[in-house]
Amino acid sequence: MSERDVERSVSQTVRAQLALRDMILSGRLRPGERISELQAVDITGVSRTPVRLALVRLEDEGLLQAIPSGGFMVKAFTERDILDSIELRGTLEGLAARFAAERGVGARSLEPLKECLADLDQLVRQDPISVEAFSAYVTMNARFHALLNELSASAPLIREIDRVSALPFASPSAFVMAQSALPEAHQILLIGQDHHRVVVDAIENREGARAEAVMREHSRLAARNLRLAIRNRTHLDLLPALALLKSPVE
Amino acid sequence: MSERDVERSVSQTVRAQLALRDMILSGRLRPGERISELQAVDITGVSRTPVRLALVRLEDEGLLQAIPSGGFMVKAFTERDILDSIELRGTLEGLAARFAAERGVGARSLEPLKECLADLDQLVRQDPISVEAFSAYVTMNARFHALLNELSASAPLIREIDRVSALPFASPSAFVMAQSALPEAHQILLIGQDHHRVVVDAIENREGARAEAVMREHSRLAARNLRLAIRNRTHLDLLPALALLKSPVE
DNA sequence: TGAGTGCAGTATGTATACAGAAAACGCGGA
DNA sequence: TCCGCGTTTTCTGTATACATACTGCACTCA
Repeated sequence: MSERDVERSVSQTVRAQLALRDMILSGRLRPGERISELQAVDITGVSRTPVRLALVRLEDEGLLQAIPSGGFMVKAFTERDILDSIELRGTLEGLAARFAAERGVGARSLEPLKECLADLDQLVRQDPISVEAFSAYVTMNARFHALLNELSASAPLIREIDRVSALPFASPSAFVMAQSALPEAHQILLIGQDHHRVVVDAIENREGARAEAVMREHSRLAARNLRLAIRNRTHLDLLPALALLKSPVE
Repeated sequence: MSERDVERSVSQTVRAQLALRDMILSGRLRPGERISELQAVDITGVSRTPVRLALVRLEDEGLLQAIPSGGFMVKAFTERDILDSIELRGTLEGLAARFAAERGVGARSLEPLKECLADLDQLVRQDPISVEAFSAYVTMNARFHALLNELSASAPLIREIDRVSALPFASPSAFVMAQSALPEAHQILLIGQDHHRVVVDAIENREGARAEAVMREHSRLAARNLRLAIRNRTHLDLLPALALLKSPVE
């Protein structure tokens, strides 16, 4: 589908949602700033009805906050909020891994996960790793996590994981690109990939506690990446999510 | 505020949301049933704009499901979904308790929780427990859980806990009333109250792992209640949430 | 007889007009 | 100069009209 087709086929609501999200994540709308419907109409070019729907959607996506007297403002996050959200995701993914392990998954449903694991191995093996490989890693990593979550076979859980991961700084791949600029980059990637390997092994052997613990620790890698990237102040431009911080680090 | 004042002051959107939620939870709208906007307009008496907003809100509350081609249907849950949601809540509350324990809370902020604990003790001490006491327990229990979650001092976490607990069958007090009809009622209440005591103790002593484990187990009490109530088929009318089950037990 | 097509009815998506409430602004007085 | 109050403007909440997409049914043709 060409871009023009997309523009034609996608609903005005979705279009407004995308445009507004982009404005927020790029920092053109500052945290704490009130965003009026009329202003949103100007930005997006669609009428108030779909704009309003988009605002509601962005609210429960977590990017906006409702003002008691009506209207919305851009939500402001602290560094602690971000770290907590990562821990939260890790906890949920840990639960998913434990469910998968305890309930047992057939060899067939484990197959796609193992293929994904092998693909990731291919990418990680390079030294040094190209930027393209990093980019491919991000895609494949997201796929791995999605497959893993599905193995829990728990719709309510998957729903919550998706919700938490929708926050731009809490997704499994949020800081991989930023990490690419770090000297420890390759090392961190190798460790992360080992986590992947271990969790698959644990699920296969029905070791629920192990699977859970590893996925929790896995998420803490993202937390470490974030802290490293902020401290080193290297390539902060690779961390668009930081535009949401109450007091910007830059 | 009198009921008429509420009707006057509350927005049409909220009114529609309440009316529709009531229809769903009472089973007058069946799981899987499509619910058109026009139908919702008839039910609620407000116009399409607020009705549509209410439908969107109910969707991310988890009671409705979006149909790909447009519109919404009442979501259907399996017994497994319900049990998973309870485990999910337990996991999140466990994380909250661990945060509280690890980060440390001052004696002053622990005070309201301890008062709440004492109040619950008063209620539980009765034997046999009156229906009024059960009802009071539900209220006080909800307060205890809310206070506990706040001790985590983590806005993202509290947000998710509130969201999960909004599901009518996943809240901490969902099955307490049903439990009141069980012969094991008093016993179960005493055990639950002991969990409460232990988690406060663990937080006070900064025992994060213990606090987390206890809150997880605490949620499993709700799961046991649910299973008992369903098996015994006693007072299923006290379990309005069962109207959401794909294949009703009754 | 079965499958496909066209039409009617109905649903949702969108734009816009209007009313009421909140906020911003300026003016006057202490 | 600062505070309070009234006015004006702007914003949100709501209703409704219109356009478009979808669904279901009947009819036709192979």
